[in-house]
Amino acid sequence: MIDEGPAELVLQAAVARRHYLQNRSKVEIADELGISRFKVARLLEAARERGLVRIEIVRQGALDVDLSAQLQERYGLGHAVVVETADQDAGAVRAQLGRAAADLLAEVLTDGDVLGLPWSRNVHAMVGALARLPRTEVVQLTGAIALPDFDSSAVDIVRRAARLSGGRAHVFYAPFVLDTKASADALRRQPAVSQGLEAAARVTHAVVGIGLWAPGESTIHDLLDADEQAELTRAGVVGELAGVFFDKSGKPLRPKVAARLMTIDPQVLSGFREVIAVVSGEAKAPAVKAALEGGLVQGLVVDAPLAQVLLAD
Amino acid sequence: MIDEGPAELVLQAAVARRHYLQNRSKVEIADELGISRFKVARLLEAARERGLVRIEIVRQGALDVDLSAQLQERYGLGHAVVVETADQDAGAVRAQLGRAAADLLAEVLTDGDVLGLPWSRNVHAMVGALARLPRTEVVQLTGAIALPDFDSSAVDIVRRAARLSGGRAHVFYAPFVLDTKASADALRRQPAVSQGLEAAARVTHAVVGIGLWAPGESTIHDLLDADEQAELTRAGVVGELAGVFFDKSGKPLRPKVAARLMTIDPQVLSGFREVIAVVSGEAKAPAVKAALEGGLVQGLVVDAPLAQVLLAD
DNA sequence: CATGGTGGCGCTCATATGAGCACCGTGTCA
DNA sequence: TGACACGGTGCTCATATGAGCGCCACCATG
Repeated sequence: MIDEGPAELVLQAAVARRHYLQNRSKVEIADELGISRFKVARLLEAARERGLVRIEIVRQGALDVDLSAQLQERYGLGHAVVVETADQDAGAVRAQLGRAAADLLAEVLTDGDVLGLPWSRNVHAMVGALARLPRTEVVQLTGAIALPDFDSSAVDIVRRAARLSGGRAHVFYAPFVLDTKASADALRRQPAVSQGLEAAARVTHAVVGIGLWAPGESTIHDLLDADEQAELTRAGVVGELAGVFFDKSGKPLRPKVAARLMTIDPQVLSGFREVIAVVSGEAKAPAVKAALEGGLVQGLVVDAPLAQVLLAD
Repeated sequence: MIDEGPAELVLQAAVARRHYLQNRSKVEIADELGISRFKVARLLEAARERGLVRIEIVRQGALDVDLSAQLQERYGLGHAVVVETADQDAGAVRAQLGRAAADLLAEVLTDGDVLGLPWSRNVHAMVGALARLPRTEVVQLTGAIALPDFDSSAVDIVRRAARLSGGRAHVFYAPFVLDTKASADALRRQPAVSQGLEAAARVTHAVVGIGLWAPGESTIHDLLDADEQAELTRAGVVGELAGVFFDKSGKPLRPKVAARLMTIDPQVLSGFREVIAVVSGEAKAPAVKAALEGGLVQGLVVDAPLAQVLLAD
C-alpha cells in the first residue's frame, strides 16, 4: 500500500466536505466512515495544510469586511469600515464613504451620547447621508468655512444632525480661521461661542475628516499663507483633524497659528470616547497613520486603497 | 442603537477571521474581544448564515477532489477519483484517466491482493501508466481483442501489470468473441484457459472499463452483428463491463450471445472485493449509473463532465 | 537476529463547545 | 398600570475536541 495517492486526497476532501460544508461533527464523520475521531481530526489537519480547504471572508455589498477586520485588529480600533469604491471620482467616493459612515454612526450612537461635528467635506457628506439617529445632543466643534463648492457650513451640519436625532443643537456663528489671535480671543469671549465650545467637553463621539499637511490635502492648509504653511511644516505638522494639528507620531501640537483658529483644544479631543475619522485616498495615509498611532482616532471609515496602504508594512 | 449596521458586520468578520483564518478557539477570541464565548459562537453562526464566510474544497492538480468526494458519498463508493480534463481529445483524456487510475490502484492494492484485468482501452491506458504495484498476482479476466489502433491485448496488459508487481501472471490465449457457442465451449475446456478463468475466483480487485450499449460506445457492441446488437438491446442491455452485460438497474443479464464470449461469469464478478471502473464521457452516464446502482462497481475513475452528469439529479 | 528508529494509531484527561434554559430590559397592548 | 411577548444575554451540563502519550508494526541497520 502506497500512501499519499489519490485515495488519500479524496478521503481528506470527503472529510473536509462533511465537516466544513455540511458542518457535521468529527465524531459523526468518524462513525459514518468507520474511522476514529482522531483520524478524522488528522485528516482535516492534513487537508488544511495541503491547502485543500480554502476559507475566505467575502465582501458584503460595498463593504470589504475582511479588510475592515484587519484594520480594526491591526490598530486596535473600536470600529473600522472599509468601503469598496470601484475607482470612481473623488465626489462619488466621498458620497459612498458618507453613507457608510452614516450607517456606522447610527449603529454606534446610543441615547444620551453627545455627538461632536467639525466642519469637513467628508463630515458634510456623512450628514447628508444620515437617515436617522438615536436621540443625542449635537455639538459644533469648529468654526465655519464657506467654500465655493459647498453651500453648507459647520452650523448647517450640526443643525441637520440634531434635527434627525431629535436632540439639541449647540451651534455658534464664527469663521474657522481669524486674521489675528486677538480677533479670535474676542470671538471666544462671546457667550454664544464660549457656551458652544464648552459643550464640547460633554461630547462622547465625534466624526471628523483628516487633512494631510500638503497643498490640496487639507482645508486649513490651503487657508493659510505660504509662510504659515512652511512654519507648521517646520514644526513637524503632518496632519490635522477638527483643527487639531499633530506630528508624525500623532502627538498633538499647538503651533502659534492655532490661536487664530476657532476650534477645540487637543485635550478636549482626547476626552471623547470615540473619534471616527472619515478619510479617502492613499495620499492621506501618512496623516492617517500618525493619527492612529497617536491614538487620536478610534474609528475609521476609509476607502479600500487607503486601507491597503495602512495595512502594508 | 440600531442593529445590523456595518459595525455588526465588521465584528462578525473580525470573529470569523480570527476563528477560521487564524484558527483560534472561540474562548480565546471571546477573551480578546471582551465578549462571552456564547456571543462569539452566535456571531460566527450569523456570519456563516449571512454568507460572509466562504469555504470551498479546492482542486488539486488534475484532480477535482470535491467532485470526487461528492461522488463517493452519493453512491457509497469505496473510492472515487474525478479527473479535470481541460477539454482535450479522447486520447488525452484516456491517458489522464489512466494515470489517475494507476495511482489509485497502487494505493489501494496491498500485498496478497489479487488483481483482475479484462481487455479494455481504458485499462490498457492505466496499465501503461503504472509505475509500481504492491506484490499481487494478476489474472486475465477476458479473451483478447486485436484492434487496429492497439498493439496490446488482454495478455499483454496482464503480463505488464504482473511484471511491475513482481507477482504471478495468469494468462490464456483466446479471442474475446468466438463465432459459435461450441467453439467457445471447446476453448474453455483447454486446461490453459480453464485454469486462467478459475484463477478469477481468487481475484480481490479488478479494474474495468464500462461500455454503453450503443454504436461506438462499447467494443463488444461493435464486434457483434446488427441482429445481435438489436437482440441485446431488446433484452434490456444498457451496458457491459469485462464482458458482463447488465440492464438499466444494473442487474447482470446472461443473453444467449454471452456463451460465445470468453469472459467471467457475473457471479464471479460479484465476488470481487472492489471493482474499479475507469470511464470517460458524459455519453456513458446511463451505463455507469446502472452499474453503480446495481452495485457492480465500488470504485470510479472518471472525467469531470461525466462526474457532473452522475451527480446531477 | 537483535536493535533502535519511525510513523500511524488510538487512548486518557483536561479543555472547548453546543443545546437548552432562565433571566432581564424593552416595547406593546389592554 | 399591569400583563405579556420578544430579543438578546449568559448560565449549566452533557458532549465534542485537542494535546500529549504509549503501543505496535514496520523497516533499516549492525
